[in-house]
Parts: sequence; structure tokens; C-alpha cells
Amino acid sequence: MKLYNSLSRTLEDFAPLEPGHVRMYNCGPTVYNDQHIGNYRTFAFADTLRRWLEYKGLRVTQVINITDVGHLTQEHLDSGEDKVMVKARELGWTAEQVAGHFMERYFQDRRILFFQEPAHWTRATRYVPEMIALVKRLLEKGAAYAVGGNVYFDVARFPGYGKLSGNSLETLKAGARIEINPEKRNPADFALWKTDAKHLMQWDAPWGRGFPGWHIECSAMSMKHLGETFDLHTGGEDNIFPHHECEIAQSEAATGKPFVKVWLHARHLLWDGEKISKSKGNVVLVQQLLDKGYSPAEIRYVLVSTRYRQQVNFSWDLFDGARPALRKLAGFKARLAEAAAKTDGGKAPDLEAVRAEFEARMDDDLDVAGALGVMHGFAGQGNAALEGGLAGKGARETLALLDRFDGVFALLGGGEERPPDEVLRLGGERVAARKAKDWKAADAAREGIQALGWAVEDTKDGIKYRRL
RNA sequence: GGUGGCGUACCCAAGUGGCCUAAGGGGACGGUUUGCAAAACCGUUAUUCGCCGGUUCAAAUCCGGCCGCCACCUCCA
Repeated sequence: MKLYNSLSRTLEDFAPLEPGHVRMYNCGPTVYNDQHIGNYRTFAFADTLRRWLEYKGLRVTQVINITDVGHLTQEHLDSGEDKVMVKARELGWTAEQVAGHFMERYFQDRRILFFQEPAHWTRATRYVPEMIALVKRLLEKGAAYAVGGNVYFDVARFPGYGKLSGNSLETLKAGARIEINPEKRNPADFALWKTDAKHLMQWDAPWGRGFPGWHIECSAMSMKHLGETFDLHTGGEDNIFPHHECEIAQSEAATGKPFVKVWLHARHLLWDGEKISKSKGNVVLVQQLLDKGYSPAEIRYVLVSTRYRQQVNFSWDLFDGARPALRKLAGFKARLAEAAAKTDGGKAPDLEAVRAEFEARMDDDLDVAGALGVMHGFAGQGNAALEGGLAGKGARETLALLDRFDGVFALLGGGEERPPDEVLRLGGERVAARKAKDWKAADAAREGIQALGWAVEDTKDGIKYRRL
């Protein structure tokens, strides 16, 4: 399979360092706030990547980090407060409570959206000793320096600095909006450890009581669980610089080995043409989508259906379109399940050809849009085959392939929702009325059901209900 | 100022040198089916890929210029 490596800026054939076993690290959320739909797009990409690797028979060791130490923001630089601290003050909570609360909300959303559990959740606060050890190692190698209780990475000592982002020390200097910090040897030097008595979260370190720099956590945690060189590292495009650039610098300076083989970055999504941000008031949460009546599968469909490397512009229209699109696939699956129980008959579509086409799409840097197109074409062919009498063994084989595909997207797993009792009661009335050919009463029952937000389908196998 | 990316129908989106007079989904319209519907199936909906040049037997796909949009360089998925 091919993956687009941000580091080489080319499509590369991917093969894990250890045959059959992929080691992957996903940059996760900073838990000082609810994660919005844009965040979940990136997480959904990582989830899909893992599912695809597993489809291909590879074992995947997945690590997802949780940044539960805040990091300094521009507007709070003077006060020395980070995001978690600001939030803690707003809510009157401790930093731990803030992180714990939003982490729980994040986990809940992930369950709702059918994300798989990683092998390891790495919370930054649980890995401070590893970070300190890594900082020590960098100091010993002369790649970092301590000054006034702080430790900085010395970018001038790492020639590869800039290889991921395309920046160079010169261009960074030219566009510098970084305030000059007299402690630093080079303005691009970044903090590995900050000594700060006022910070809410502090740990003892050889350089003073304080807190770790942002970038060091990912290097320490990923290398602990995945080794000094591992296969895949994902994140949002905003992580390319400075975060991932700095991770590469400190990791490779410490080990002398390549850090990550393939870097994968998901592009951001916009909402109605604008970047999602609190100040624009366009932050959309998973819970809001659920409240509006979109199902988890519909949300997932929208999140996943545009290729991760493509910037996407979200709007309510996209979510509205997901229901009918998904209905075709879910209806196909339900019909196959019914036909599977009957005696053999009809002719199945060319399953081998469909499978090959689907896999070719996914192998091409996770072309989910293309793969979904194959699934829709498959549903079209399959439905036509069912109309032509496909049943029994052929239906079972067709269903098995559909299920196999869906293992990658997790869109069709949810069972049929049971309609409310009132809908079922009216449905019973409609059945009786139709039997008596009392069309007026039958129509009235249908209208009543529709008023409750449900649709009916009169099939030869009985009445069926579907959410509008 | 520097760095990276994008622009395909009403909307979303695949395709990156010839199977393209451009997948697929949504929407719209017509047909089959249905008591009427719904669902399903069949068909129609871009001779054209931001604009202008160039390379080539051949370009949405390569090159140059222009226009527009976005991201990063500061916390951000």
C-alpha cells in the first residue's frame, strides 16, 4: 500500500519495519476543552488507518496520547498560565479535574463514534520521569543546554532541523514573530523543561521544580512503547511545525537513529468556509450533532468520506446528505441478510472484482471516497442481483464481503433502531387498514407515523420502519 | 516576508499523461414497481476539469504565468 509521507512529500510504498507488525503513534487531544468535529476528523483518520492495516492482516500497536499538561498560549504568556490552568480558574477546579473531565468526554465521544481502543493511552502527566530522562540524555549529548533552571534544545546542533516543515533557521528568523528570549542561544530553540513555582502542575527535576516542554512528551511516550524508530506517526497539519519538527529533532538527537518512518498529517476541516474556532463561534461538537438527530454512523460517514489529505469544508448539508447515502448501504445489508436465509438462487456480483477494486482504492493512500464509491457500486449491483433472485449461499458470500468492507468504516454495525410504541401501534393500524383496503385509514396511519419522525415501507415481507 | 497546499457539475467528491465524450454520493427530473407511497432498480443531469499560454501524436493530469481560496511560521486536530 502507498502512503503520503509528509517527510519526503511523496507517495511511498509502505512496509512495516518489523514484517507483519505496525507501530503507530497518534497525536491526540489536549484535554482543556471539548473536542470538536474538526478534531474528530483527524482522529477518525487515524482510526480508519488502523482498521485498514488490520484488514490487510497486519498487527497494529497503536498508541494515542493525551496531553493533560497545558501549554503556554500567546495571550497568557505574561501570566505564565497555560490552557489547563486558565480553564481551571474559570471553572474553579483543579488542573487534574479539568483534564479528567474533558478526557472522559473525549472517551465518551470515541465510544459513540465506534473508535477502536489503542494498545496504550499515554497521558503526559504519567510519563514525566521518562521525559526527564530524555532531557538528561539530550544534555549529555550536548544537544541541549540548561540556563536559569530552564532547559532548551539547541537547534543549531541538529542539522536536520526543518526537514519536516520545510523551514530553515534563516527563514524562521526572517518571519520571526517569536519574542526574543535572552536565555536562548537561537530564537528557534525550544523548551524541554521550564522551572516555574507558579505553575499548577509541577514535578521535581534536576534543573528545578517545574514542568516539561510540550514537544518532549510525544518523544518520550512514543519511544517508550514503540521503540526508538517506529513506523507511523499521525496528527493534524498544524502539528507539522513546530511540534513534530521538534519531536524529530529531540528524538533523533538523543538516539542518533531515524525517529519515524512515515509522517501522516490530516488537513483541517473548515465549517462554512471558515476555520473552526471559538472566536468565530463555529465550534461544532459531536453532542450537538447527536442532539440535532444525526446518528453516530451518519457523523462517521461524513468524517471519513473525504480523503484525509484533502481540506474539507463542512456544513449541515453534508450531514443531511449522509442519511440517504447510508440508507442505500444499510438497506443493501439488511436485504442480503434476509436473502441469505433462503434457498440458493440467482447470481452474485463478481465479488473478486469488487474486492480488488476496493482494496486498490484503500491501498492508494486511504482513498476512502473512492472506496465508498466502490461500495455504492457494489450495492447497486447487489441490489439488482437480489431483484434477480439472489439468495442463499451467494447472498451469504456477498454479505460477508460487505461486512468485511464495513470493518474498515464501521458504518453499518448498528442494529435497526426500535421505533417508539406509538409508531408501532399506528403501524399495526395501517397493516389492518391495508388488508381491508381501507386506503383512507391506511394513509392516515402513515401520516401519523410521519408526524412522529418515522417513515414506513410496505414490503412483501411486512411493514418496515425507518427514521426520517 | 518565508513555508506548504488547494481550485473538477447545484452541493460533496474520485480520477494526476491515452481505458475520461471525467467514478460515486446528495439534490433535481423521467421510467419500472406500488392502492397511493416508501424502498429498490433503470435512465437523464460536466464534450468539460479556476483563467491564459506552452510541451506532447495525446493533458483535468506535465511546464510557465495570472486569478481566487486555505493552512503553517504563535496554542491549535
